[in-house]
Amino acid sequence: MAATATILHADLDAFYASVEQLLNPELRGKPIAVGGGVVLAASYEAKAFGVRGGMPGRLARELCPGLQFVGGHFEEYQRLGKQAIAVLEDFTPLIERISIDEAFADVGGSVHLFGTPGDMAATVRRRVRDECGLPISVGVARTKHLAKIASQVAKPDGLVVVEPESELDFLHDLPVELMWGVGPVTRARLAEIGVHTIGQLAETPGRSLEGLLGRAVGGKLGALAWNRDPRDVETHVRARSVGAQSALGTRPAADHVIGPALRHLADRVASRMRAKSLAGRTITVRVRFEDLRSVTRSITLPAAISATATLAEVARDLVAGALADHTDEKHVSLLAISVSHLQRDAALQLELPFVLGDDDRRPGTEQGAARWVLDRAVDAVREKFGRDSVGYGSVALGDHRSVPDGFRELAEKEL
DNA sequence: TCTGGGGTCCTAGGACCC
DNA sequence: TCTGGGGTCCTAGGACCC
Repeated sequence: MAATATILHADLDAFYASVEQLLNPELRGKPIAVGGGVVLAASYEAKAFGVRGGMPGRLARELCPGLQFVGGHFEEYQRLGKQAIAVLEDFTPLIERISIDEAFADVGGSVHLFGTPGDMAATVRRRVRDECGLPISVGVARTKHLAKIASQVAKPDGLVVVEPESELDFLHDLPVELMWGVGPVTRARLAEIGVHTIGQLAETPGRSLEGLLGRAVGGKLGALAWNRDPRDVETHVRARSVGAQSALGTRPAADHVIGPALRHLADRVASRMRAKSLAGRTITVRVRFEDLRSVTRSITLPAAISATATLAEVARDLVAGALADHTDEKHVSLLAISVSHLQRDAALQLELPFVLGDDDRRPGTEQGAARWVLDRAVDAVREKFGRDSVGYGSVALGDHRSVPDGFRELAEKEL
């Protein structure tokens, strides 16, 4: 473990909202929110009124009467996010990008070239401001976790360097919810035993933490609070699952609703898997009922699949099973499909001679081959003419969606 | 505050194997 | 036949992150 603070965490401030203010000067200095039905991002002016990401639009308007909603320039988010990360890449190849607007960088090997990590962080901030027109906060510390806390403390538009010898002082009075992994539930549990700050957490015996929060969370929090947090910057992390979900408002739990919605979701998931040459063995569906309680059902198949029709069939069976267990529920409010146990390339199976013909969903069977050909044809047409040129339109989901398609596409893009 | 869409990781019980 | 221990996989649920 490095003895000096060489990990940077760089985090663009109120990213989508900042981009909108960059593109349209009239929005600068004003409370704005990207989104509509739901707030995807809020400017700092809006945050001052309590507006937060994920909040229903109606509530946001109540909190902030002057709030202006703006549509999203999703291609610009993609472009500017990439450009900002590219600035970091000028200092080190050791970059771990964790979302469209934040990344870790380990600059330990670049000190002889560019000066101290603090110097580099200051340069990154200035260059992102000059070259992208965007505010970015940077935290610098000995570990990823500390660097991330430092960047949160630095916000908005700031820089915080935590030298190893001042780590304990830095953490002592910070609220526990700044720690990675402490959400509303854990925060409330800690509050019950009188723990509100990281300093108080550090004074709590590890055994009581594990008793309260479970082994993993308790152990992790203890390790961080006592400053043993070794994780390295990982430059490539591969996906473990591919999924899609859709909120439906309140619809009857009937075939004419479930069928088309699942086919649409299966299409989204399967086509993305094929685009990445992936197939998966475990299919999971989630059904959320009217009262927002949700259940999941999953099955692990003997072989990985990536055909749209096959995924839709498996999902339909799973949802039917879930509904059969909850016959009292007459309405659904959300459906989701996710595929995990991913492996590389179902196409490989097609090219082999097939002797495993006992399951008609397998690629080797006549039906499996037909599906493979159809899927590839649809993929190819979309490649040329766009996603909506063929296939299951979003019509299947009705008019209840509060998130623009552009955001979904952004969310599913490779970073 | 009752709410989107994309994910990750952990837990716990049961099945099954050696 | 009334009984150990460890490991792995599967399933369902939950907390959390951006």
